[in-house]
Amino acid sequence: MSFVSDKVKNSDAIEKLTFAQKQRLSFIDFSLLFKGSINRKELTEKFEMGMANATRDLALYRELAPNNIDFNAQDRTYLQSKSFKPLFSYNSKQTLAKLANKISDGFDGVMEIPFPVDAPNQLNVPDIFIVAKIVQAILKKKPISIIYTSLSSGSKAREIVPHTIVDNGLRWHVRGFDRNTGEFRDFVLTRISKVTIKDLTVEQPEEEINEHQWFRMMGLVIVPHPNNVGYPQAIMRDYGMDNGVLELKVRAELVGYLLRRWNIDCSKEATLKGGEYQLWLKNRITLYGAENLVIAPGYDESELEH
Amino acid sequence: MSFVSDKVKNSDAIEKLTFAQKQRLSFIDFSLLFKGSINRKELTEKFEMGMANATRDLALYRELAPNNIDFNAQDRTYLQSKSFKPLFSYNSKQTLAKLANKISDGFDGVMEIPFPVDAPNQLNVPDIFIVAKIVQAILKKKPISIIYTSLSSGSKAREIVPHTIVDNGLRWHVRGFDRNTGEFRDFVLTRISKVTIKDLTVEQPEEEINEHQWFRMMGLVIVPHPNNVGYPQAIMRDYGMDNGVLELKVRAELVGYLLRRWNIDCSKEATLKGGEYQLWLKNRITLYGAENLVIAPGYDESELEH
DNA sequence: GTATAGTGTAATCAAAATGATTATAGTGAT
DNA sequence: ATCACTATAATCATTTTGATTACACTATAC
Repeated sequence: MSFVSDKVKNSDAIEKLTFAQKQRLSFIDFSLLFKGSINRKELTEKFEMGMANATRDLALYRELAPNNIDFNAQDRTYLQSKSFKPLFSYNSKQTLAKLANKISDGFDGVMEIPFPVDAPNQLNVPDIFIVAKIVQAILKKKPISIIYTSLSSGSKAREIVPHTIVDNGLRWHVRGFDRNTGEFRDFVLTRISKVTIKDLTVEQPEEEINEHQWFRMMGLVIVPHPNNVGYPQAIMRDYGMDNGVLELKVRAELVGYLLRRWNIDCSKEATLKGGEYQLWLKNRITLYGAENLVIAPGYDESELEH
Repeated sequence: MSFVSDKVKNSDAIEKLTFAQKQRLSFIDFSLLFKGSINRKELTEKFEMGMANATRDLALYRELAPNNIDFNAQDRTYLQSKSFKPLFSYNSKQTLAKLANKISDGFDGVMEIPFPVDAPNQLNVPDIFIVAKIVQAILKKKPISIIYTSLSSGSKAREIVPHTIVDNGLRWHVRGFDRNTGEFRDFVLTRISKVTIKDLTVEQPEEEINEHQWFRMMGLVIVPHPNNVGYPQAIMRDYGMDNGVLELKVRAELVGYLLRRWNIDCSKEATLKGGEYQLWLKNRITLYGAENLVIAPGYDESELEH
């Protein structure tokens, strides 16, 4: 992108600024990019600072990016100019997550930006204090004991050695070694109550994150569905495909969730019907040996040619 | 929660602090909550500040929350004490989004916290510069012209009056009035290229966000699936159900997406089979008249008793 | 046209936060 | 015991920020 050169050009000057100043300049940049405007009052309220300082910040921003701002005397707002190039760079995924969840920079709870972004309800929201304890246990490599309510056997105590928390798009779970069964398993976070971190360190090496499935990355080759899609070009755009093919490396453990979430037809001859199946897994042979594939749309292991 | 009282007790002292100081205290709090520890170096690196100031901040945090921290002289780290109560409050959804997307506070691009949280790939990521232009158009109530590649008819120019951006969990789209067809429609963001904001304001009132479907909220009554679930208690925990029932108000326009995303069986007698259907819509009569229901699992309009 | 309120710039000085330095102390490795 | 590292705490210099003032511009009400 062309703004990279601007960024490099000014990066020295930006680097020399205070963290707080960079943060405020970044907020100005972000507001110009997504709202198209900013005024002094928004700055003073957001950062709880005086007018004088906000004026200085705006002057500083204009000094660093003179062509980014037009001042509109009528509304007394600073507008994104036609030649605007962002002064900072933005990670797409993170930025979208911020917009979707109304996260503004700064610390929690301070002034959320009212963007016109909506989402159907999030239904399965785990308790962040449960999440916090499990994150800690993972970082410290400690086992935990939990009370777990499973779909099949009801509530009982279990002892597990967790290694990763996974947001599969539908629910959050923690993956870890289950000492009751001696296997690695997924535990849905909303079904966990009463987490206790054990002070003992993990002694058996087989309990640590060395599981085959976790480190095995599978290569998926995904193409627009050959039978359900009229204009494959639209699908190629959607998924950023090069030459009509999307190639992904995915953890073997997560492949099933990915295939289900994105409705990827895994049948041998792309035989699933319905507009929701816009993608087809071209190299289904790659799935051989993966667990967790009952949830993959159209996948039938017996059809696998070996 | 009990920490509310602590929060109230100290809120005066916290309020008086600088924004930057609050931010740093909040980072200490967040680190203690989710990592269980923090040390001075992490603070100095995160906020690009001197050691002296980091020491002062840690002292200040201990002053405000004396029972939250244990100092471990061996590792020279501050540890979450057993009596730890968060000094700040946390919004669950936002906090989880931060963890899942590795968003730390502060401005973009600065030091991401390495938490053990993973997610299967996000496949459908729109261009944030496209998003930015549309957000601006919405905020300014301006029409836009776009090049749109549809699944059925390929690429062509359209003129729309957008009113909301929606993340439906599977893809992002923008809802707005389509001047070509004279109806409100959804446009998938990844299929949009070349957004141009028209300088004219929207003149016809019927183009503005007054559509019936958008403001109509539907009341859904959702229960654990009566046939597919062994331990309904687990499902009740998952979705935070009171008395075994989850009641939601959802925009009529978004109901279809929600029902599909969460695999909610909409059949009359809960007849869909399969472990993925853990929920059943008890009051399917509510769906009468909603659009966009072809994607609702098991929904057959002809079965509706009027 | 003329006040008035609101918002902005710019300069000045005071107050507060921060950086740099120094002395001191505890821990772990060698 | 020595060394490297990290932390506290106090001091003073530097920088940032807040408050005040004078001034300019625009929209609104009269």
